[in-house]
Amino acid sequence: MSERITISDAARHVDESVEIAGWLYNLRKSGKIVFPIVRDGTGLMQCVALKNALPEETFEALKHLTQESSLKVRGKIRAEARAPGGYEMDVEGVEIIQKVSEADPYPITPKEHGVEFLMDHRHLWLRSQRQHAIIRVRHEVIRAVRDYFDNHGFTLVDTPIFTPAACEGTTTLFEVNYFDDDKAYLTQSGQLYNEANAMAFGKVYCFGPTFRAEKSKTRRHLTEFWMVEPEMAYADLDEIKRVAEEMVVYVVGRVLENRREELKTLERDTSKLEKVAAPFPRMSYDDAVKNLQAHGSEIQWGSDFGGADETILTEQFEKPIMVDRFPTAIKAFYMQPDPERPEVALGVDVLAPEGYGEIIGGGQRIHDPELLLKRIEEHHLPKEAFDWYIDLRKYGTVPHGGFGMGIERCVAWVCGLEHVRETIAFPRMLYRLKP
RNA sequence: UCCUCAGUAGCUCAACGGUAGAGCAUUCGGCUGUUAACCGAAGGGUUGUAGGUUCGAAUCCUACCUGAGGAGCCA
Repeated sequence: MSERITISDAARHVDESVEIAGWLYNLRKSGKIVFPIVRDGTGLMQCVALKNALPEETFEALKHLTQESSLKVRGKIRAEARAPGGYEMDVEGVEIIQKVSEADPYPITPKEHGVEFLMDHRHLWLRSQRQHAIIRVRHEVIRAVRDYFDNHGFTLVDTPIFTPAACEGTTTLFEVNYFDDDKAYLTQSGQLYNEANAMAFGKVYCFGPTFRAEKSKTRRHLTEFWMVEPEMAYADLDEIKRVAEEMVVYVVGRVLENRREELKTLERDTSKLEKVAAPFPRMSYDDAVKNLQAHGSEIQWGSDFGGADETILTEQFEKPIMVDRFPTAIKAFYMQPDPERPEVALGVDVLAPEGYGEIIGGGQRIHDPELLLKRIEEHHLPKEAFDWYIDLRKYGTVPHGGFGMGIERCVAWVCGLEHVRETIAFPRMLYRLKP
């Protein structure tokens, strides 16, 4: 019996008779020779089956096999320049697990398909090379993020998905029933809980799904997306910016190091990623507004950037840029005002280059109990819902802060994608909940 | 919620108001080195839905449905 190997390991089994188990990716035939291409999740293997080297029924079965049929192939591995992966298998035997019916063939052919069709078949689309590459880059991004924080003294403390109250405006939260007529909401950020965790552990991070019921229908929005959020006690804005910068550089470096093949499959221009090094350009909101106006934007001081504004700003640089000190009025209630200019807040956004926009938002949180209470009132928030949050400022309050990075936007940028919908296996979007 | 565009074969798309077509996929046949193989043949259609204009509608008009891109919205 032949040893079972994965296709990615083929190089170590040259001239051996082995078995691979997978699915038929494509089949080309030319009379008395057929070339089944098998995928097993780790790579593609071009097999070669000759009519006069195999039993009649084996050859005929292979010749008529349909796309995505499951099968095991036994054969000898050989280095072959003409084969897609550089190695080829001379078929000695085949076991067909399931032949896909000709009456209902695999719908995703090697030709072009539209967005709607592919999204309806997302559960099958994941089998194609491009999607495979994206998901593997995503995996590397997530691993790198975790490694970065794990290696820099952060403790992983995950925050709840169900939350009892709306922290900032109920319109963007998904409401769910929570026993006996109570309402709960799906979290849109772990930040408030992160602050409690930071007061307990010093430096913490959480990583999990977040939910936003915004009716946004753009290439940058999902209703369910994954976010990593570090939070640090005794950290000021400069420290928060330094950590964000260092983490982004590390993550991009790890993808370049370990996912070259995938980036090549995606036809990503890696020279653009090679330029992602510290220090990132830093710019105040004030200067950003002046810059935008000089480039023809209608933006006025006091309003947030539009999508076009982000593009104008980021196209001037080859690296991500950090914009800080936004007007306090357009930021969340907990954002620490600049002591020297209370009209601006000590927050920072990191904008990815090439028009990918905001991938990180964060800043310093209010640590003064009086100011926090004032802000809760000004924002007409229910004080009783924030009792525990206010407690954090009563028992040994310290300056602190952190940020959140959206994984899907980060992956879309690293992969150079048109839309974030491809960066997660089963995207949840406005008007799309299936499959 | 608003704006723009689009819905024709399983898929990607053609078809000036006048006989609905091609490539891929599927089936059959041919080919011993194919690279989204190639060559030949076959099957495959209530043109998103409902109305309207017209001798005649895939094509023009109205409404609705679905999708896409964008705006608004969005630590």
